[in-house]
Amino acid sequence: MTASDDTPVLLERLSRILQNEAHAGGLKPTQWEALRYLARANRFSRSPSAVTAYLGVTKGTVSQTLNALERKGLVRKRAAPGDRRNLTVEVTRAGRELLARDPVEAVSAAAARLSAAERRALSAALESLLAEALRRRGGRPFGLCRSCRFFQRRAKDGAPHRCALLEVPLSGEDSEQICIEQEPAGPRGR
Amino acid sequence: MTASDDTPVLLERLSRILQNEAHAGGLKPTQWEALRYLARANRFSRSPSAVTAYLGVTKGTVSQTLNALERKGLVRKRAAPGDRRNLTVEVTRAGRELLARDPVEAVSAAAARLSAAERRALSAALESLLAEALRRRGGRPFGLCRSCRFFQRRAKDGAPHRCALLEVPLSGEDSEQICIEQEPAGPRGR
DNA sequence: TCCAATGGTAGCGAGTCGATACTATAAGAC
DNA sequence: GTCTTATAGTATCGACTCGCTACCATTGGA
Repeated sequence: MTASDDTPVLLERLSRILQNEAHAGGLKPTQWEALRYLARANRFSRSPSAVTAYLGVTKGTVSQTLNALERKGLVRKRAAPGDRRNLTVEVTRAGRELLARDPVEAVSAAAARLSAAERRALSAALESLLAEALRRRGGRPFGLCRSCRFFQRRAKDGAPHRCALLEVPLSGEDSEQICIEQEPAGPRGR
Repeated sequence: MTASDDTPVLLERLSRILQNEAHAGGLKPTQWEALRYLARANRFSRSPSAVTAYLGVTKGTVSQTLNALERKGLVRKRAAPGDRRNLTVEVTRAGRELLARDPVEAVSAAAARLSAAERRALSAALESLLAEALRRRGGRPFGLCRSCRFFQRRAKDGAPHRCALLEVPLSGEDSEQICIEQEPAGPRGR
């Protein structure tokens, strides 16, 4: 009888455990998430404001969080080319080393022990819940560059791909990262 | 290539959204969770220490959280019968009314829009991840009373059921609530 | 009777996070 | 070209979380 809608409760408990787990390694949960994001974001998406949009918190919090990460030597802020209001945040070597010991890996490991079918079902369902939640609060999806409707695959010359929105060439590495401008391609658009 | 293990990332983002959502209604995320738990816990499981075990935080945090909820008139602490160190925390009428406007309901609604098969798959997978996470950190499952190995269903006289661990009679209502002592029954016992 | 275990509180310090106010740069209006 | 408005980011405040340590009261054995 209650079996049909215990999803929120499970999700909530799992969230809390993830949250508690994330107090390890000297970083706070939000700091971990910002660091993780920065390591996976492409060069157009490494600004403080992108982190703000991704985490869904205020600019003030992000500013403090990035300051804390910088004090610990895990990231470095630099002026971005072009608009002088923009900053680019780079994850340092120390930051990447810390990420290799990410406490969330424990959940990854648990997820890896599910069967392939279970994992697919879980991913799909989570994705749908997430999309719904994002839509409700007007957030951006922050998907991978290569799955974007502006992504143009090219086989010739040095820069293999291209972004039709920003009109810049994209490396193979770029295309595997998270982009703040991403808009899903394909039939299930919107 | 990355498609197989994006579960942790999805989970993490969904967690964060839940977390942010939970700042609504004048309560903080932890306060919501404590209130939700207390409303669903049976009479053996409404103590500060049970909340501590459920949330996986320290006694100090729970003490403050319950004080905050009490100041807002949402719960009431009372001495428990028996051991005079124990307290029982009751959710007040105002607390129950607030729970009816729980922001997590939004996720429930989204979950309800999944197909039955998707929902079942999601539940099962989450349950398995949760069980794994709990096992790893030595936590209790906090399952429903009626699914406990100590639960004895009885059809006769006034008190229909019975707890073989605490050796007390159980009402139908008791058996539908969360119990701190619960140990899963059935073949997947371990 | 002593002592360890248990249930709970109190206070500290680092951090989160919404809110507000602020600075600097950019870009369009006229 | 100046004005205005928007955008990127910082700084500060206050309420709260949460790990930690210290502490008090009660309980239940040795």
